[in-house]
Amino acid sequence: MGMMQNVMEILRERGLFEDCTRPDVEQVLAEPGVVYAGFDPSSDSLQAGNFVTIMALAHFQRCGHKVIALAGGATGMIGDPSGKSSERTLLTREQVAANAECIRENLSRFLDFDHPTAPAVIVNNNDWLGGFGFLDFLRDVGKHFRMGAMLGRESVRARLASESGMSFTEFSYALLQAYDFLHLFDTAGCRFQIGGSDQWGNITAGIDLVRKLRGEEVYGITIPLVCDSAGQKFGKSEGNAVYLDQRKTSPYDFYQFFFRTTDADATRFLKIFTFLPLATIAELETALHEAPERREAQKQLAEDVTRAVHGEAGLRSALRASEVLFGGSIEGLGASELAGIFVDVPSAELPRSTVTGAPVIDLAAAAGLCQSKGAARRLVQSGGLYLNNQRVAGIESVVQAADLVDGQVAVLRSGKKTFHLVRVSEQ
RNA sequence: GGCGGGGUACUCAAGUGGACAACGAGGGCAGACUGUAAAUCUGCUGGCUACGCCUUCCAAGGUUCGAAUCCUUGCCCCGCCA
Repeated sequence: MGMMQNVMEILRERGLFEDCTRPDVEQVLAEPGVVYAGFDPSSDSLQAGNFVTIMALAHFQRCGHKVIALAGGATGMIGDPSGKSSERTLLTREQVAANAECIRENLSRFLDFDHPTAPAVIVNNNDWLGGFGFLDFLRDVGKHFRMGAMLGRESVRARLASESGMSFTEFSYALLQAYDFLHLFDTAGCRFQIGGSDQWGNITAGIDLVRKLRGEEVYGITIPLVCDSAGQKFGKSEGNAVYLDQRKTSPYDFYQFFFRTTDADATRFLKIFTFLPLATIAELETALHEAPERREAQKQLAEDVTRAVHGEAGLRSALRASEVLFGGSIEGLGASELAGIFVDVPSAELPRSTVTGAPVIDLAAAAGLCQSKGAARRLVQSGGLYLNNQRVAGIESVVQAADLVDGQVAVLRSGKKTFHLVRVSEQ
């Protein structure tokens, strides 16, 4: 146990460390401790970006620390203004409750609850904040916050200077998260909070509160906000967020997202999103330099992350779908092979009468590949629509019976990597 | 509560009576080049029964041959003052 590598060292060498509130965290973390990270229920599924924090928690756990994942069922009622340039609209109570439940369910799949010495715990801050009366909160918690400090906080200053300003509701947010830290310190002995770099202000608010009320020193560690090499916030694919819930992002789409990582980001992402030893990552980096077209690093990245998030079965279906679609000629495929990847790839089932003899443009729109017939028309005109891997020649093209593989399936493609399957139903 | 400014497409942002489905930029999509990479160049970026028609500029009314543009009311936002 004593020989175990310090978690801080691991975070640093893997690019998961941004900053910490006190330089002595490392010594303190030489002994097993309790650490927590919060997850915002603003959506009904965690997103790829949240996986960075989950990985950090996992590293703590591997180093023998107890981890607590917090679903923000109460804080989600208010909305964290950190990093947001404008006021957000409130979610309804029902939405927050439902989202928090989804987040809780997501988290339960990524953490180790069977760890011999440090099993993970999931909590929901609605359990202790939900019934906190307003007057009590103002007296017991609010009294310990000074206006000067609150107004000086970066996220507050930025918002006050902006067009949209800031409501009292969002301004108060930090107090809630600060109280979370206090509560977890009291009830679980939690002395460490980790979060994205935008959480600095919320974390320090909690540290100050614990120091004031308990006279104890607790710590904060921030993780860099992961961006791609183009400086864009990580986690968007074709304009949509990449979710960790397979009902929102299929294992195939999830795998493809990581598979398409640009060369410049590949090794950095391997360090962040996988547990591969640094030596192995260095080898992959070399391979990437010598034969970039083989995409070994991206392949390894996509495989590992997909396995971690969707399990072995999810990875297998993602690989199978990828092989079928990108593996070579679709001409040689049978309907059964295509049918096998139906659930993974965006697809639609349409009656035969609306397929055979219909303009290909209509099919592309009906299948959901294109937003409208007009969009499909423009796609054909720019030469980007394919039916069974054959470029659609003109907007007049019509779907022939012979275009259906085994009379049942058609493969639509936009550009070189966006596929939609169409299955014909009788009647 | 008073005074002033403002709400335009995914975002920012022009337009202040007809030439506006609405300049420009970013983003996005596609083509060429490639390696399901990057960079670069080019085209597209409201809908349709499509050389025409329809629905859009916070909402609802109104003025006008004609409105994103003018008037009225309402809703929301920002700033200053109280």
